[in-house]
Amino acid sequence: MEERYNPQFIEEKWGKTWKEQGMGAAREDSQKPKLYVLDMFPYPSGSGLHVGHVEGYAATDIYSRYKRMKGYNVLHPMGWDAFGLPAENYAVKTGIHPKETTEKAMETFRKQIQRLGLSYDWSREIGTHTPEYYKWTQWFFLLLYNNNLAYKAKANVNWCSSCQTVLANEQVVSGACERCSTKVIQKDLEQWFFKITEFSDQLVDDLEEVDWPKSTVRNQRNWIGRSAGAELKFTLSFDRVPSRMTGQIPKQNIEVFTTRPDTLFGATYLVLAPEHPEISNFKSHITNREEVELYVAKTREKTDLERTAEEKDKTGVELKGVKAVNPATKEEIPVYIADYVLAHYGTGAIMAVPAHDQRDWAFAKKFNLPIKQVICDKYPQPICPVLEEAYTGEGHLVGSGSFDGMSSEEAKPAIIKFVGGEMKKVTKLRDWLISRQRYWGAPIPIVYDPQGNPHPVPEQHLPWMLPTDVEFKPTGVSPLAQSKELQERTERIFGKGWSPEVDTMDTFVCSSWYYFRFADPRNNKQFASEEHIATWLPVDLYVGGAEHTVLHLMYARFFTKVLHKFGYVSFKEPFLKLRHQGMIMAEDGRKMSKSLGNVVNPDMIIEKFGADSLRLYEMFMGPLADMKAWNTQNIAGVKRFLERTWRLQDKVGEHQDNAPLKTILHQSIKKVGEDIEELHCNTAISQLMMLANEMDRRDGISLSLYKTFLLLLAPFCPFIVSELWERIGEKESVHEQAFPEYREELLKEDILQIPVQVNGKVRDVMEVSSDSTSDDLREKALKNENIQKWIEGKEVKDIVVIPGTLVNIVI
RNA sequence: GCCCAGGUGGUGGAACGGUAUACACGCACCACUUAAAAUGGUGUACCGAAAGGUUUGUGGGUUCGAAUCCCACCCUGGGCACCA
Repeated sequence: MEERYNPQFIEEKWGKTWKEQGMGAAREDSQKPKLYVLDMFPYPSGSGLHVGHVEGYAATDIYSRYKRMKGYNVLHPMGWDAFGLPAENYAVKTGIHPKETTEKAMETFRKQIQRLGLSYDWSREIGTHTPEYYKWTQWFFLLLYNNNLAYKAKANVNWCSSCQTVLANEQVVSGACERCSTKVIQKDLEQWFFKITEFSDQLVDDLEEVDWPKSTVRNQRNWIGRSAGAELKFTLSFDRVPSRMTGQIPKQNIEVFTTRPDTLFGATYLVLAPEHPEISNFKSHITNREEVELYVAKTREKTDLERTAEEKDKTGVELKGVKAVNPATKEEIPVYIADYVLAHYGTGAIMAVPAHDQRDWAFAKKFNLPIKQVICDKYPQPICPVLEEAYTGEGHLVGSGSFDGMSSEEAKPAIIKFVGGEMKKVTKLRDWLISRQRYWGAPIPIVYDPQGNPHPVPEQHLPWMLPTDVEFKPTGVSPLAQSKELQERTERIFGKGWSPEVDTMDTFVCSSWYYFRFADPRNNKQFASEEHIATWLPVDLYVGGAEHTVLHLMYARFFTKVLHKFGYVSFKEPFLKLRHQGMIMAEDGRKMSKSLGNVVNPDMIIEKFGADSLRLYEMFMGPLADMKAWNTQNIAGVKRFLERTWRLQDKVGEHQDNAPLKTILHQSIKKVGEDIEELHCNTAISQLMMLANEMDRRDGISLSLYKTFLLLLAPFCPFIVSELWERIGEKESVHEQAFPEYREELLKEDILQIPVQVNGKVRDVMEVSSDSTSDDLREKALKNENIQKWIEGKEVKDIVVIPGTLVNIVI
């Protein structure tokens, strides 16, 4: 008897060996086909690795190891999304520099990841906070800036007056600051934007080419929210001529966006967003100006959250002295401003059709505006539901002049043509606000001349260094504004009176291109060379949580499209295949959180059970994408399996394996390989358990069968398998062996258990040889005693025989 | 409200038109042991003494045969949400 399975000893031994050998390194000179397997790189938080990280990383590690054994040259890197808020907040509290806490956390993460035996190529490790990295983040900013895809504009942002800082939307919880619960106000600030909307069509259309979870594709589409409609022109007229300058009543046009041009005849008023820019052009014609200004001011104070929190209760103000003409009916209709119309969507103005839009209906009811039905579901009998609620479906037109009787579908283009409108596609997507009034991020490489005009920092001055002479107390201005060094640097390079941009970039910018950097992580001339990009990209498999990926995936896709547009890359989508790992909940079914004290620390599990057990357990929990609850007790099962595996070495010798065992082996080779391809590790593991159980039942097993078993297990539990492999005298690493191939002819069992059904119910199971024909089966089934009992005296109407599977007798 | 995913033993789950409950956890009993741990064995959906019957959220449908496909409803989780 060998000594007992001792994971701690084995894992330390092999961990050391692999570190020395640089296991996992991707080869640049390989003739093998490439494969890029990527995890969403983590934010190195102070609390260390989470068991949720382990799940995704174990899955990609198994996949990577399997693919290496299958003859691929695999790039499987790891790095750090190192800029970010928690480290900076911690610095505000303690005064410890974020760089220090971040790098300490990275160190912890790295150690934890290495303990798990994950085969990352550590020679390619990157951190987004290093000047070598953010130099290229800044280069991307300049690429966008120089191509008119980055611009500065005034924006209405969330502001916490207590923390003296801008908040991201996610940091605003029911209208208040997440940290201090102060009510968040809206503030107009000059902000930098990336023109992601320029790519909205591609961002929708190219989703066709990717192999992603359906729901993720849906979410992307939903977020972009493209809808097709029409822009229609309404002409405003004014009651009163305000100046003596001309005798003419001025005209003004307002464009509205609608997806229902078929309802134009039912447009009984017009609504502009309170922020609509055109209003200032005809302000002087408005007779109730004060009331209007008050409403606009009130709207501006509200956060988006408040505006939507007020549910469907509609507010608004009529612009008195202003009328619009419905271009179809030529009737004069009133004009309102109301905050249910959003300035940033469509044209910021709508034609209100209360009969056929629920929001317009509610507004019309409240303000006593006419509701005119122009669509009915069956022509010519009009339904008349519009007194109770809007009829929002399509149908046939009524009350629409010469268009009466047309279907909505026909009427849409006809009416657009009739009033000279235009087809338009519109999206919900807004440009990406990337300015952050924060310290711990990549500085925006912009300087201002003495007149305040922005200029890009020339490439030769990149990286535009993040200064260190700042304090982390919130003051209402970006921390970089305190830096003497940054100011002096700016004036030294650009001249007296010049000043630096003091905002930093959203960390999502850093993570929008990191997958390129892994291809060529030490390049100091380019973000990555053309050859290296050609060698490795696009990413073949990308794995990460589903929670926060709408934005990350969108931004990363946007960056790739920019690079494509300017000829840096030949592909349009960065991530060909995407899979999510589900969230791992605590044992109590709730989210793991420090405050609930239910967090499972992977280190403790490794100490108690070993890293192989932890990997195996997490993979055995269930389907990768499902949400799962942690259960420490269940680790015993996989640990027992490993102990059984360990003991199998005593059974190896000069043995002949019988046919059933060989069959199970070959079935396992097939199943394990196919399951790993699909990341169905849970079923692959149960197959390996069955195989081990079968082997354990024999008095002895052959060396070759044992070796095949180890090769199948190698991707899942690299430590124990390495040790067992060495113990049978193998010198070369098990992870560099070819994955076993199954033999088709050995998959089939010689003797089969064939169920015989009567009317679909199983009445007996026959043992037959696998080469039995349909006729054999039919005959045998009818002769079967148990079956006789059931069919006696009844007429057999049909016999369905599926060879090798079942017989069903229909009576 | 809209969109997406999903409801299977005491528990995690497997099967995804062909023997429902593989694999594991837990539990019970047995063996080994002075004893315990560890390990191994046997059993374990429900009702029934048995024959047999019932069972994949609920109700219908298609089929020789449905957890699987179709329709309606209920519930859970996720995303979006005044987007004209």
